[in-house]
Amino acid sequence: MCHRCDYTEILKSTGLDPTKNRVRVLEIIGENNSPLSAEDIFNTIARSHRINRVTVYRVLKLLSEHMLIEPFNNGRSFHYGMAPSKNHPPHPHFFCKSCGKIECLNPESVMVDTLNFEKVFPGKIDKLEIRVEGICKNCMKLS
Amino acid sequence: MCHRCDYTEILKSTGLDPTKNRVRVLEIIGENNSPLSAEDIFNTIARSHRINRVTVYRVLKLLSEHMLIEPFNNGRSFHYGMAPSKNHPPHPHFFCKSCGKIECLNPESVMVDTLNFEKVFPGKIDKLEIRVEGICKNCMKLS
DNA sequence: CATCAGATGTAAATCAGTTGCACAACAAAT
DNA sequence: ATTTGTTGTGCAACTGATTTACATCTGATG
Repeated sequence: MCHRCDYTEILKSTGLDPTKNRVRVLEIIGENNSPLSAEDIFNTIARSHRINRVTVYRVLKLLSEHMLIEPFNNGRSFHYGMAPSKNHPPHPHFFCKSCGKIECLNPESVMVDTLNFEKVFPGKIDKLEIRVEGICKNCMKLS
Repeated sequence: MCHRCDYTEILKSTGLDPTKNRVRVLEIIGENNSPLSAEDIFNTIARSHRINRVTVYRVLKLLSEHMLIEPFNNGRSFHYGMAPSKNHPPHPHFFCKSCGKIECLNPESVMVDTLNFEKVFPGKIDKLEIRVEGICKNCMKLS
């Protein structure tokens, strides 16, 4: 969630045309406090504007490729959150295996020490992700 | 990879009938050094025995439910490895975003400090997973 | 041997996401 | 203002992984 971000500006400075659909998708992701699915985003936009599902998928792909957003897969579908940046520090996520929801956790909640792992690993490391899995508060109540 | 495991015995002690298909699936997963997809497992079994894909999916579901194996999703498909146990300590995984392969990393390669997070979190925590993403050694060479 | 629950096979369905192609929008060139 | 070209969008059909519904087989037990 971020009220400091100018989404049109972010797109421009990344070299992307700030089309309405792109701005809308990025804004919805940026202003939400947990990662959203393509379906979530489609539904949100479709409430006020005409848009096609495929367009949403295409915009999500484009934004991911330019590392403006970050995909998470809960085993059912992808959810997208803002990629780490000045206004958005990296943080762990909680995955509810019951409802599939993904929640952002505090950056400090889980600390990681990568030791000299990066130096030793023979491939290229892009990202270290910490995922906590379980049953969310809400699903606990329901069961 | 584990030569100390008696897969028939593991199934029995979990209360599951050690059918040929179940033993085969569990054995293939247990003897492999990285998580495998349903397709991988199907192909391996099908080389020597007649089996249906659906059976593989059903066995994987059953074994997962009984926590003998652990599913990982690389964004394309599920891969299954042995669940943590005496012979199989929990460990991080590397996900290659190019070929989709998942590799097991040393348990010590990445250390995690969960602080008092578990105490504070309002839901139920089953598992803390560390995933390293990037491009594997092999895909690095190819590109 | 008969019976019955549980395991397996088969075909069809589902679900998220992708592709191919036609059309629209917008900007630069004529 | 019209033409052209590039890029974005819509629509329909497709794909791949997984699940479902339902029929059939199998193995243990009486």
